[in-house]
Amino acid sequence: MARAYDVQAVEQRWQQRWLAERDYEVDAGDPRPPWYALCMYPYPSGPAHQGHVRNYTFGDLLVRHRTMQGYAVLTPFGFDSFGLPAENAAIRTGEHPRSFTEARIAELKSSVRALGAVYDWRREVRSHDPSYIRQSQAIFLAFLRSGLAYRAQAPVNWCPGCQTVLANEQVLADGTCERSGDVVERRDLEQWFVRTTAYADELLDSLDDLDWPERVKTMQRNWIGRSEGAELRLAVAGRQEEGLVLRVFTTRPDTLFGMTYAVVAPEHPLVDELTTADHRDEVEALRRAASAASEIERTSDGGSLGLAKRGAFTGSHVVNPATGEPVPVYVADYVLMGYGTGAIMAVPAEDERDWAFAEAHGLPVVRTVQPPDDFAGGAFTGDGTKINSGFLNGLAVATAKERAMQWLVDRDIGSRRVNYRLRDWLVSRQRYWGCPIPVVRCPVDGVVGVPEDQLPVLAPDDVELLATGESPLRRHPTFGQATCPVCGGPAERETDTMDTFVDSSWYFLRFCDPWAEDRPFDPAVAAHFMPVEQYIGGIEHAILHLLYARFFTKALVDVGLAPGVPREPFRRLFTQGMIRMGGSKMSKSKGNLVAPAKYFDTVGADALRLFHLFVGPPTDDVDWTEQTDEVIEGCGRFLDRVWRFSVEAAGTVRWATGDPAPRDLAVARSTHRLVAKVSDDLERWSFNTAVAACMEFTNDVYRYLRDEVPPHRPTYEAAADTLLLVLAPMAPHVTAEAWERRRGEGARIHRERWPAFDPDLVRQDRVTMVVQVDGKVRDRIDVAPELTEDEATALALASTRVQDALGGSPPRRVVARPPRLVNFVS
RNA sequence: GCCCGGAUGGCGGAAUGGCAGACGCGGGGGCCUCAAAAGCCCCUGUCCGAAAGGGCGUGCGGGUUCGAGUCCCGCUCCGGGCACCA
Repeated sequence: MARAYDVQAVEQRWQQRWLAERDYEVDAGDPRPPWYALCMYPYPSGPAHQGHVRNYTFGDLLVRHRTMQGYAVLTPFGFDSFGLPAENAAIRTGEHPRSFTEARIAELKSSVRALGAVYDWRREVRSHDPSYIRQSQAIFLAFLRSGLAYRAQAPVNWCPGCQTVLANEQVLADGTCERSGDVVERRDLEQWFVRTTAYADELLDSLDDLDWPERVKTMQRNWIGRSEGAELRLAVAGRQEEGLVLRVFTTRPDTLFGMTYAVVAPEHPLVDELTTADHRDEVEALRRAASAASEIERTSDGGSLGLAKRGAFTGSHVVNPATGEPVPVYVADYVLMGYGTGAIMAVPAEDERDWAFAEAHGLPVVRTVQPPDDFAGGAFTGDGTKINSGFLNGLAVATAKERAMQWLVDRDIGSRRVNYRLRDWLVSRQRYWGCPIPVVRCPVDGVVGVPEDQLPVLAPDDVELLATGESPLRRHPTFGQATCPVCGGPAERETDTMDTFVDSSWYFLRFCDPWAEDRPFDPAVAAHFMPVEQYIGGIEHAILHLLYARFFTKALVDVGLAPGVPREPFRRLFTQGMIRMGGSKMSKSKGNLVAPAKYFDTVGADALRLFHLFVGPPTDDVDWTEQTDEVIEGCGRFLDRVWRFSVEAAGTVRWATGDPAPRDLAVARSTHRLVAKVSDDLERWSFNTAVAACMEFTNDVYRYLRDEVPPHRPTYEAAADTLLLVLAPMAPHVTAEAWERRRGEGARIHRERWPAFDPDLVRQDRVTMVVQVDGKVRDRIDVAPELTEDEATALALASTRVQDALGGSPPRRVVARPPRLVNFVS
């Protein structure tokens, strides 16, 4: 495709200038108001893919637009450079993860530059840099001191493929690993945790004030899963004198009269205590089956209700405190140890899971809520009148809940309790390419943090990375040997590393002050730039990254590392759509990548950027089809027209002499309307319509310039300048070049102020008024915008088409909405 | 199963309750050219009609309104999230 200008030469020249001229380096002392724009920290997987291009196109548009509006825009870039792929590559090829990662960083960086996106590169942060590792470790130690980080034995998710434990958040709903896809196993191991649950309420409540997509907030709320209810203590029948009680959690204390049995999880500590000799074999068999079972069998499979629920009777009974009757206690794997107390009161009539279990095991059902007449049967979980429930009879569910709760509290059987689905975050990983956890274990002093002056703890380079995935640091001959900082005796060094989500949980704070050496960042500087005004990234981070980052920010303030920093890091969040091809997500693993480099080398970065802006609303997914290349070329064609109009036209046109004519004034009005429209669209993230407005304007002024009637030169110049200015954030290279050609050597369009518009000129001087009869358009009349209702009606009635449609009789009703429309009802 | 989105020409999409289909892609025609490419200009929802003009039309069925792609009720299909969390 022959182009109007030398695309590659122009784009490369400006990319070099932007690097050299450093316009986007800002500091806390900048007199302009700060504005923090941030795209999500990428994992460096090689050259940018279309998802990156889309992300950074939006980000760069924002950076350039806000800068032109007079803000000191903080626009940092960095790399989430720890992670498994580098380790896996090392196993395959023998290349060290560091050199592998740094090569991928260089590739990504170069394609980000080829896109023409501008950053303050002085602030580049990389997770695997010793300076960053040091501060991640300092933060871990601060958490350790304040009790936010702790070590505990727990049933954990073990991925046999990755040979490491995973956070709950990294296990998919079907029980497989989000990375490798292997079926995750459950193992009892001692691991490091971070106390995210301590912030459960704040993480939930402060979502309300965030300007985030509602669905992301909903996903986080569901993930935190706060539920209010009662914890009650059930006496074990015949064991009252020992004081043996079973603690259960319920959100439905009103259904107590319907409890016909109880269930404990297979891992429940009281199972042995409760199991009588004649039931031991059965219970043991069930426990073995449950512990061998993977999450996939245990949760997801059985999750579909109606599947057989495995369980075994313990031989013990607990007393239903409402009826005084003993009910059997079962062990069943549909009750999870990790939630509530690991034991439940089972009410089959009002709980579907309990119903399924009761049916399978022939247990009785007592309804305590009257189902509606047309109810099909099974568990009824809706609202209704309480029955078979003694003092609760006749009440509605909500009232009965409260009454039952009070009854339990008064008798000291139960207490109010809030439970969360959210668990503490398991942060330790048995991997090499991650941030080492900076502690040692001393036989005398126990677990001791490495003193700050000995940080960073760096993993050795000479490690063997084996296909079995066995922890390379644990196998290392010397890394594990340490000296106890307290007693000076020999100690054992921790060989686990941190989940890479730790790195991405505070990088946005480090960006504010990446030069700090004795602390993660200067809190005053962070307080100046934070919060991130606009955060841009993929919807896939709706839960994990965003929840962890929110937690970290709050925790950093509370442990004293970030005084004055806002507790919520991201004021506005934008989640872009995915790039899809043939119905599935475009990704490296699917092998359906369409590399951006191909476009950089042909139509150019500006055309590709414009395509991403133009193709549809930024939230929507993009379908990459056979037609896509043609659309991208269309964007290139449009830029050619902009070029010809703004750079080449002036030399070939014969100008009018004298004052501007009405058609010149009309173009001047369009110019002001363009500014108004694009300004508004950019604020509303309606980029596709902003591009469309520029195209429409270009078409109009092109015709104006080529008309036989000579155009008015100042009108043309203003139109050309304005078009370039509003396009400057969207297509930075071609507009920069055209501007310099128009204004002379050294002129920089991106240093100009964003254009203003005159509201008087934006208003149309003539508008088309639609005249309808019974809602059907019968005529269109050109009117002045300020005409009155009466004038509008009179004009409309004068129309012969309208009179024909009315058939001679006067309208029964007139709806006049000047200057848009008049509607006659016949 | 529950909770969110979404459905508009051949395609991507546009439209504060007031001209449905802006803009672009694709398609058609014309100009330029020896010719082609590029460029420039015009047309392009659908049906009837030679035309003027008219009928129909925003997933389906109802409703509110002078007027509904837009608001309300009930569905269908597609996409996403959650899913034994008591």
